[in-house]
Amino acid sequence: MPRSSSPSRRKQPRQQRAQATCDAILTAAARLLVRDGYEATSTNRIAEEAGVSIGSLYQYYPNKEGLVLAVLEQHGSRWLTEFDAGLKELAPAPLGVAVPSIIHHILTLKRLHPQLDSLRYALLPVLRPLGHVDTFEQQLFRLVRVFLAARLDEIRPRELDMAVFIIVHTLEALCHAAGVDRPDYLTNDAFPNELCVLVLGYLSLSPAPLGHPPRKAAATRRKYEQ
Amino acid sequence: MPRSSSPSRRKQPRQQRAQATCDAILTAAARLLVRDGYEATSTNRIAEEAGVSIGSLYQYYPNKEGLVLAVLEQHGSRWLTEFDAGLKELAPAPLGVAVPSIIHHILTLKRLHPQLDSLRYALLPVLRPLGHVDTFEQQLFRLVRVFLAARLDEIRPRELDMAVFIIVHTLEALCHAAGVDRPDYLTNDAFPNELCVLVLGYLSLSPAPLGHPPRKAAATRRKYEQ
Amino acid sequence: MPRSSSPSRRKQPRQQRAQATCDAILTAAARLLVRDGYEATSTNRIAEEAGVSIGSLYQYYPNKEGLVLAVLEQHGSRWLTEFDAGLKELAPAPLGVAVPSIIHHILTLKRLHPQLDSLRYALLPVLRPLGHVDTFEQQLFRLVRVFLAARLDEIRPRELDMAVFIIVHTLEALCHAAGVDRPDYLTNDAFPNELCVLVLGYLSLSPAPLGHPPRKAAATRRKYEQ
Amino acid sequence: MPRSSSPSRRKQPRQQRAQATCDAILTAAARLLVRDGYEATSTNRIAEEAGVSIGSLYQYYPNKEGLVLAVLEQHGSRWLTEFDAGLKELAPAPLGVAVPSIIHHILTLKRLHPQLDSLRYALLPVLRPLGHVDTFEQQLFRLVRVFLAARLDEIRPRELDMAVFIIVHTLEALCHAAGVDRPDYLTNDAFPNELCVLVLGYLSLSPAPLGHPPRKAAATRRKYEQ
DNA sequence: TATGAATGAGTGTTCATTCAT
DNA sequence: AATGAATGAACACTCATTCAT
Repeated sequence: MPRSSSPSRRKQPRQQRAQATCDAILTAAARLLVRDGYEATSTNRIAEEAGVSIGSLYQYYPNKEGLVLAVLEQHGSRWLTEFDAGLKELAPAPLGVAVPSIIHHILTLKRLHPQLDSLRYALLPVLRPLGHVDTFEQQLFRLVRVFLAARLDEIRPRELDMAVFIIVHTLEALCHAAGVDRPDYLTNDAFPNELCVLVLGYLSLSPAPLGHPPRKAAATRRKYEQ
Repeated sequence: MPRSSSPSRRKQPRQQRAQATCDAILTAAARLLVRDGYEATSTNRIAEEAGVSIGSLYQYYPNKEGLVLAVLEQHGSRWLTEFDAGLKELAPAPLGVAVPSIIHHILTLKRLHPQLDSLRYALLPVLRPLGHVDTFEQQLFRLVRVFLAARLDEIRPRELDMAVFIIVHTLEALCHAAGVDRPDYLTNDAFPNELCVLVLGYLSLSPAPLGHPPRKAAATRRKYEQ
Repeated sequence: MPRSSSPSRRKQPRQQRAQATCDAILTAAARLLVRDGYEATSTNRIAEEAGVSIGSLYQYYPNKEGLVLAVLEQHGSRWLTEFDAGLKELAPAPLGVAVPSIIHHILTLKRLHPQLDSLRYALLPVLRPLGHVDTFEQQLFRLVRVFLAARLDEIRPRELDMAVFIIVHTLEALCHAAGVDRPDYLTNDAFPNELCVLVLGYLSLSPAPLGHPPRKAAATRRKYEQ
Repeated sequence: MPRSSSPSRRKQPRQQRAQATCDAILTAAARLLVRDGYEATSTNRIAEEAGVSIGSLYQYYPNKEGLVLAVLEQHGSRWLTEFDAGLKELAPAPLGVAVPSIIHHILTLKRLHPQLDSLRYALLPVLRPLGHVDTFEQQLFRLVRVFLAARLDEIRPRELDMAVFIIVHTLEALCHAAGVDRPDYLTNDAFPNELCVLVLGYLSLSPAPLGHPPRKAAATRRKYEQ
């Protein structure tokens, strides 16, 4: 069971055919990982599912871990791109507008790829100790930190790092748990509203913005857009 | 790799010697699981570490998964016992007193067995799909639900199940993440205070009790004991 | 012959059945190594040939290299035992008696296990760099050194280590080469006689053709240019 | 792992560029073989090191073995050329002059390319059984035979082939062993002198160390038991 | 009750080689 | 002439589990 300490790529495909092979492997790996989990997914099975030989798989990915990291990285970076885009749109919005919007956005993203998303959430911590630098979490922290830093006068917490830690982990865990245990929470109105109360209640200065607990994100938005 | 769908026990030890064997296996399994993780821990290695033969191990536990579940159940039920005891003491306390106390209690428990605790948090979800009914989470939910149900007049959320879901997952995730990524958070004052703000801000009736963000749990307690 | 604390063993067999398994594996390995060579011999094939499962093989030998070393060690230590016995018998004999006898003995041993012997000669140097201490060669050197040291007044060389080096490597190489390329040399009279001339000519005191052993090639040249 | 039985060349390069490719492959192969050994050196790695594609490698060499043979042949034929030149210079010299000179020459060659030299010595026997005719050894035997045949009146052995066999294998083995285990022997004076004693003692006419060269070990024994 | 020898399907991975471009 | 994507048989090795003793 040899294992090199190299990253998730071994060789860059130079021909178009090779790129197609790479993609097929990545897609097959994602499908099997979601279906069977990390340990039950074998590289031989992935190659078979992708319709390529096992040798081709190892031509582009250094080992199983590297391949799985590539899957997670691809998904993670796409997620971050979309999340960042959402944040950028909300750059000028006040906290009470931005937070509900962000939560709505996160839940939408969750509904788009619930399984890959959960896979990343569950797998990255397991793969991390094996030498990987968790770029995804670092980037997410940075984005949220920038968001909060721009609203220092609107928020209560003074220790930004801790606030970021709390908000990110809370939202990630709740979205993940909802996706796994309560899919209905992802498609009703109450859950996002509760998340807004949770996050805004934590961030807001007093008097808290909870005077009239909003029933819907829409309501909240209206309220702060006046 | 046959796998029976049976629970975590195969046979009840009837002699004292047998009980000692069972315990030795459980202890060894816990140690190795914490040190090496689930997949890297083999049943043969556990038997060796416990000083018993592999045959004895399979006399008391139906398979690897069952053995690991037994480890997690033992730890989980001990945790629940202590947590429940804490809750019972706080039965008459108002929310603003009880929550800081509970959070303090949870963090204390976390500091006592950080590794086994994290193991349970990370492993139960992985083992669950394999046929296990997550008794731990069910019991925890029930305890917290009872706690909240006794304070319906003090809290805002009307959907108790969702509130339990949010609070339990939030606190579990944050304590776990702190233990793994920020051990310093487990031993400073700021972190529990922030958790109190988070939970109380979420649960409290408006106008929120956050007018003067408390610097310490002590401060919070005083405030609510008026 | 003392056993080296072996990197070639994983577990000691405790039951008789296990010892039989170990022996079967060793025997099968020797047979296949002789027939196919190191690289062409696979552990799976060895297990099959031994009539045991591959798992049993790895229960007693840590890896392919360890297994092969066990084969070579077994053969090497048997060889050394017999060689040592021969030396001991000749302890009181003068050089001119002992050397022919030893050479005769060595060639007899070679004829008994020509293939295993050649295998050891060819394989140990390849396996050595992988961390193995070449006990066989060390022991052989020591035995021969003791033999020569007891005859200091009968031999010319003053640097014993170099003399041992030369004699051991010469005889090993010639016996090996004869076994491989000229099996007829192992069974005629001329070859052992020539070996005697070679060794005695090298060891003996004058009257040698080199009455005044030259310190330099230049000296030699002068002598013969007269 | 198909393997053709063809020799070490597949196709003659016709363009200058092709010749450069061939040379680059040969050079890279030699470097990697010396560094990593035969089995650890892969053809893909050789092509990469040579800066050519794997396809080009197989355009000029039929398989891995053929390529390695080409490396060894190149080195072997260069060695033979230099050795032959040395022999020619010594054509008129008497044995006592020629032998020390030759030994000096051999050790000098050894010091020039110790690794490639050892590689050839260790590898040719392994590759030979796979169908290769060992031209190197045949040529070396012929050269030494011619050398001895010109000095029949100066030497004792009557069976020239056996004498050649003994001398060639002895010197090869001792030089190789010195290069591997005792590099200091290659650069001091004592070692070559001892080699001279060994070889001249073996070849020289009487007064031999064995006044009456024994026809049998038994004869020898009788002589010394008087 | 306890032992530990035995199993073998299955894993991740390599590498000599081919062939379409 | 040169490329490099693709192949897949084969390898060393693991480990959950069984069962004769």
